[in-house]
Amino acid sequence: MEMPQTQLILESDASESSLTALETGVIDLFVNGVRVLGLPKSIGEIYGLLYISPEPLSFDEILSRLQISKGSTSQGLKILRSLGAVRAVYVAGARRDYFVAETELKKLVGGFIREELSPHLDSGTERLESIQSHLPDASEPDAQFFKDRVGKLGTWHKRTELLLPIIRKFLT
Amino acid sequence: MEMPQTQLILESDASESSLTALETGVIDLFVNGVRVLGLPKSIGEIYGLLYISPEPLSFDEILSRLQISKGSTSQGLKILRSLGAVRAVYVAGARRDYFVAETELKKLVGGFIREELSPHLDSGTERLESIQSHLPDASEPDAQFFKDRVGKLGTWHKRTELLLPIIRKFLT
DNA sequence: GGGTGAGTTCAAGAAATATTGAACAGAATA
DNA sequence: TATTCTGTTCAATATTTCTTGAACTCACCC
Repeated sequence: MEMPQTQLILESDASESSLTALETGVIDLFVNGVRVLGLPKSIGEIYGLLYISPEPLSFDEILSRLQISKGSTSQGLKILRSLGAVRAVYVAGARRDYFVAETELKKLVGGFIREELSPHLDSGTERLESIQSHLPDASEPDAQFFKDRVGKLGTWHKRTELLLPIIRKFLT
Repeated sequence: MEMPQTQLILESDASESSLTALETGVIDLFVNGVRVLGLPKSIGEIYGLLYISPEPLSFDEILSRLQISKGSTSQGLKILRSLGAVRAVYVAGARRDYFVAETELKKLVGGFIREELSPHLDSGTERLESIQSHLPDASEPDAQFFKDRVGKLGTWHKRTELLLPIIRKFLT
């Protein structure tokens, strides 16, 4: 709802974490981006940092540069991986995992549709069926109105299902 | 002196509000729908009720059938009107306002894009400009990498701007 | 086995959002 | 003008969602 123009301000005692202005700007952009998508801020921070990082980053580097907790880092990376937005890469002789951002828009959009939108559409299908079973008998007053409106819901639903592949294709 | 017959009006519990199964189902669908869009539940409830109502409903009818507060009702209707999803209709000789749902998908999508998405895209434009101003000098190591990634952000942004009209058109 | 490094889990606390209701404002009646 | 009817505003409260950090698991090394 609302749009709090959050400007990511660098902590003043940030002597420690020190993100560059470029990094801060990119992270800020993604933090605001994921907001629109309904994802938590930490997801945007992590993705933003990886996006603008020339090298793969380890779990600890992410955590300490962003100054977020282990829990958020772990949870955030998990979700980003499930979205296909972040990938673990092999680094020779390293024990830890290293992560890089996936930057193919098609893949990002595909992951978001698969993980976040499609499940909702599916639950919508069930709800719609339930609604249809509650349509009043044709003899009831307004029966036609109800039938029309419920029918329109079905049309919207189908249209939305058709729209998703189009979006994916367009963003290729 | 006669005491007025004080009828204890038992207000509250479902005996009073009683939504039909059909209404409940439709409201449920919209409540879950607006969730995906990042709008509050009450918005979904109000729109759902109006959507499946054969007659325009007054402020008080909405409030009492949904059992939500005056504040939520007022605020919800305000937002729905700003989105173009609800319209006040004239009812002869009535003092109150009466409301109906707008059911043209194109209009709904257009309103959402205009009110919720475009402002974010605009703020993205500003943020992008700020980022570009922080690109390191070409002599810096990784300068090309940064330039590429920031360039890609610009491409994504433009593509998204192009996508919105396509979505609107498709959902006509 | 015992110790250490790396990451996950999840209950509790913090932060962000939504809802409520009482005070208010304006318009239509009386 | 006073009164009632309608709806709005907004500070306080409730609810939801995110983040934290301590306890835990698992794998590796000594």
